[in-house]
Amino acid sequence: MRSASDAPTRDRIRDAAIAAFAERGFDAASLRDIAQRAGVSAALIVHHFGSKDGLREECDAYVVQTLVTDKGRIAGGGASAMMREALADRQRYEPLLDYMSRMLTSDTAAADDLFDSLTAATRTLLEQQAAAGMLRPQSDMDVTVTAVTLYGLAPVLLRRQLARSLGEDGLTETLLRRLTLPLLEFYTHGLYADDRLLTAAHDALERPIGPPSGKGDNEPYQDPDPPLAE
Amino acid sequence: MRSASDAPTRDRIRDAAIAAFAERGFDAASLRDIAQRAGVSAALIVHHFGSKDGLREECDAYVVQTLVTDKGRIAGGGASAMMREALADRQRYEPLLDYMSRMLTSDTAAADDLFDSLTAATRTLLEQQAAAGMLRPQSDMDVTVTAVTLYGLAPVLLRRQLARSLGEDGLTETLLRRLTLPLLEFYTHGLYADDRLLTAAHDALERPIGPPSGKGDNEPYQDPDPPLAE
DNA sequence: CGCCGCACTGAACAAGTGTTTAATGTGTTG
DNA sequence: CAACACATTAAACACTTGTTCAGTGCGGCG
Repeated sequence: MRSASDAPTRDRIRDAAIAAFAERGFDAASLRDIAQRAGVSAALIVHHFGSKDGLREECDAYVVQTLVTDKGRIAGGGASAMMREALADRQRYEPLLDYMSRMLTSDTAAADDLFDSLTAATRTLLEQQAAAGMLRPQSDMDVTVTAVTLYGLAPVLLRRQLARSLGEDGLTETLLRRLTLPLLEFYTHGLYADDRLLTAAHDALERPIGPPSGKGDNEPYQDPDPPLAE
Repeated sequence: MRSASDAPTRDRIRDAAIAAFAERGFDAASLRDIAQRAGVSAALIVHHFGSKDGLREECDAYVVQTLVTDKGRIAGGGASAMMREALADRQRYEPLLDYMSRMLTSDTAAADDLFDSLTAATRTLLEQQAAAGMLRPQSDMDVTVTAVTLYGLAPVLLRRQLARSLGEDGLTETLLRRLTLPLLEFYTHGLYADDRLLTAAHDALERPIGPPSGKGDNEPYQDPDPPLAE
């Protein structure tokens, strides 16, 4: 009796909820808001999903499955392949990516599951490449796997800033094309021309504690990401 | 009008708000909640800041200034130096980092400002290093700068997953020490042992459009982050 | 037919929200 | 002292929230 595409009501509600949560966040998206998008009453949502939290759980599960399991979409491709897929069908995947971003920065069990799946996919990929002799030897493979996963996710989480910063409008194909070579270069040769920073850090880590003797502060002790300044 | 003597209370409210927003998110943190943390009434917050949005704006501005401007903290160090600083005084900076994460994934003008400042700091750092002959030639410096900024931010935004994935409890010093060498190695030599993927992508980008002729899908066209599978 | 089950609804509810109002204290100033 | 300014508050207000309730209508089945 429901008009338009006879898509089962439950699914319509779920999709509307995913869109609303992705767009405005879980707290800001109200049941009445979602209900209106789905063309139903708020009460019906509760009737079907028990509560707003129940709805959220179902959305979480659906997004995780769609992104990770379904059709083995990223089974062999890591976060990168996911993005490529997503780009191919932007209309359909955009809400999912937005939802995923919100998810990964929340602390729910579903978020942990999703991240673990992504990590596992990345690990599989890297292990294949290692077996093919494509990878340089890694001193701590777990760290490498996690880092590659993080780096693959960063452009999705920060897509707004990424696009704005490079003068594009969202994760357009043009933008991704522009990223390809520089990033792949980075993954292939690194950023630095020599071992200076690396050996400095290596030495600094040998010495147990205490600021180094030498000049300014060439490499106190630890050092997160883009290595360090002066 | 507003004398400097009423600063303490205002500051206490602001700090409580930052903590609450960081912990629970802007929507979920109520004025009464913040008021209780600061030991005042909800009405006083409105009296001082006009509205909840006014309070938010002031928090945004304060966080941006503290992280970016104040004491030229990251002026020469990029996102990395910021993290190092933050680690040195975790108690004090943790709420700021949490707040920053929330900010960067929201779309407010303050978030854009913050990201631009971080990008500018990264650019300065990289240009210094380039001048010192430490950097490999970059085909698109803007992309490199943005990417390095993104990669420096990723461990902060996803610190929960990063820590959990490596069996640590938050961004501890142990964890950062463990990250140092692998990441610096990555920044120095890259991940891959040869140019295979790079040249493949390079060739693929030459060809204007259309799926490649050959076998499966060795390198259709673009390719986001960790290069790709099979 | 009558009855059940169920998708579905509008209205009501209690709790919580940001904000307003009126009032109280307290310090400074003329 | 009185007069004012202002930080501060409890209480009330208007509104939104998630959820409950009491139904309505419709399809299948005896």
